[in-house]
Amino acid sequence: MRDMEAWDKLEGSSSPPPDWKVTVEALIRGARDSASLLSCQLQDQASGSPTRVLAEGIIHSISSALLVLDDCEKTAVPWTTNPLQASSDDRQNEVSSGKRKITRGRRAYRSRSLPNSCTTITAKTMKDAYSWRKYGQKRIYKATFPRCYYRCTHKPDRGCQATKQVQQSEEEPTMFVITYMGEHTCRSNPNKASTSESCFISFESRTTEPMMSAPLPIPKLDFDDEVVSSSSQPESSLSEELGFPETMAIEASAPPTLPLISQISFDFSRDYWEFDFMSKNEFINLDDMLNLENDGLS
DNA sequence: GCAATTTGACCCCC
DNA sequence: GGGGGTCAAATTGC
Repeated sequence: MRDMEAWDKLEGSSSPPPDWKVTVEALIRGARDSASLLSCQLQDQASGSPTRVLAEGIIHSISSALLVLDDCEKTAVPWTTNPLQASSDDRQNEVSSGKRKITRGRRAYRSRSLPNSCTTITAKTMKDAYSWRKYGQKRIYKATFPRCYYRCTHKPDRGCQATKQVQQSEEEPTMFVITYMGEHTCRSNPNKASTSESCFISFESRTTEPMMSAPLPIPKLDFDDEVVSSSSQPESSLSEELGFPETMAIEASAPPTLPLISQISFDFSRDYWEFDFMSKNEFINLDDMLNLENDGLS
């Protein structure tokens, strides 16, 4: 599945690709194997060392992400298209509303069953790989906080149907419930041609460990808000192809103290898994950090 | 001036 | 009929 044909199968497809299960299984297998390898490599590390704590956090996050993937695979219905979505604007009617004269087409509403959706919970409305435009805000019945509606900014020019809803959590007002719906069809950005094939899963986890309190030889990379575009990833990702959001939040049972945004990426051109994570606005590659620590030991 | 956001109305689904 | 998702004019910000 490392060649362009595989991606082309996925690209813009409104029907389930035949290798959907195979893709997920390969992704899960790769992540699991890599996590196992990482565990082996860290056996030499002293328990409680910053590197090991970080790595254990990542492994835990991977495990959680795999559970989410597994769960989504069971519940989500990716690539299903709402028949209503296909028949918009084929009739125009005009509605007079006070001062406003509103021209409306036949409405094409999304199914309430939320096909191809995935809900995440995050500590903040973190930026993801896409740019969104807010198009509405609504007070929800019996809800304390309003719900905000966003759509992909590329809807007008590329017809991207992806939307997301953001609502402050009732139980935990510091958390935001983000529901992603639809799939991005705006990936083929001519201005951001990808040079390598890769996919990734990224997610936010929380840890109680004061992981970055110790001075670590962490390489500082140029990094802006958009984690994805700052790397060599294309705008698309397998998580997105699979109908998942770019970021998946996993709430740990322990009280949160420090956010850790992790990213598992697979570079098809190198047949290689990478583990990156962000802390304190620094984007850190695990390989780089391990190499630096090993260099320091030798 | 343009783009993004706000906000009230519209309209579909349950 | 009501809740909630979307539209689009008005407003705001750069």
